[in-house]
Amino acid sequence: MPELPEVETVRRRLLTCLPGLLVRDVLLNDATVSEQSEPELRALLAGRRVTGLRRRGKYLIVDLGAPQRPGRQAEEPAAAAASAATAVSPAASAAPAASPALPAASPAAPSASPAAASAGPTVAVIHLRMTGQVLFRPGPAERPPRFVWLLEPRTELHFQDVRRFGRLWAFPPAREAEFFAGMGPEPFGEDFTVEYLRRELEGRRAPLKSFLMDQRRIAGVGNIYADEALFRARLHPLRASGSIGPREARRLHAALLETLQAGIDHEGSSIESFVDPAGVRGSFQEILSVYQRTGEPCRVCGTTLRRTVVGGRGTHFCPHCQPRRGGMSPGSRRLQGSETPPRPGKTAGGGPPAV
DNA sequence: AGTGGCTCCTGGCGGC
DNA sequence: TGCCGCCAGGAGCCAC
Repeated sequence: MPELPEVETVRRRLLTCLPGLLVRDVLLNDATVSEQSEPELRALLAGRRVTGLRRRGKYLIVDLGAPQRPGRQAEEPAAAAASAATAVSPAASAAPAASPALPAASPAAPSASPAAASAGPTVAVIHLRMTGQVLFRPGPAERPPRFVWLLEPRTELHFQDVRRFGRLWAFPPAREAEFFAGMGPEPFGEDFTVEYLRRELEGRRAPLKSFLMDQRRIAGVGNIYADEALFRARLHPLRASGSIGPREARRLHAALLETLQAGIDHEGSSIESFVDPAGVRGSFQEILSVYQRTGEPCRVCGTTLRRTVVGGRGTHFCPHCQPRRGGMSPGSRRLQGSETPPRPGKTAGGGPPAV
């Protein structure tokens, strides 16, 4: 599951190959990948050079320059599309019709008009969600990519995404602030201080785990790194956010940064399907302390790790290292003492049961 | 306002 | 062996 470290890994890998390349054309094989149509995306992306790669939370941002030789755009991409549709994926044209219940895509999805946007630079924003993979110069694939960027010099960027939750947007830079409005600070940014964390925690009844995963509070933290950070901070995931004291907040702040940095250093966690744009797996999953280790012994104290559900998400913790003192969130009362026992063989339930 | 629960989507797994 | 149904999860949306 791509979270901040995985998206950062993708960004760093793409930095070595994507900037300077020209996007010749954009092909949508799956209309549901974007709320914008293929022609609309083409108008915003094709004929432009990649000028930069950034990340905001779990979003990957590709900066594109103003269109080059605008006069030629109309004919060239169409020809490229025709050749690529067969070369890339025979099933490309069999894209499903747009779902009637097209999921709304973004916090504040700006609908860019192609005509208005085609003159200046643009940004493309990609969210990998659960299983999205950005692959540079990919080999043959089992399934057609959900979208393809044809690049010059001749190569391709593919977006593979088994569960089809990933999304693509394109708009002028002026709309970026609106798009990301409401998203919390970057963990490695200046705004994410211990003071900020304390202020945000204060008075909240939601469980700590839910707080950490709320993108409005902190950008980029998902299920894996929330569980790992809470273990590192020795805080129970069901503690009420508002019950966290100053020292605990400092510990949580440090643990978050350390955990995310460790994820980046290990080039992400490849638990389900994460690979970087070169198809390389990360290694953070090899040093996980609690995530998906239900029933295994804690690496610190040997206690059998447990699993519960917080905010509908599988949550893994050590009952000894992460004690419950300090006040629980209201909804957690009924869960006390009822964490699910280890479930052998279950995908996300963790490993084999402890004897 | 804040919070929990449902929804999307698919592969993998358990159970019959 | 083969089929059915459940489960995982990021984030938008809705109800309470």
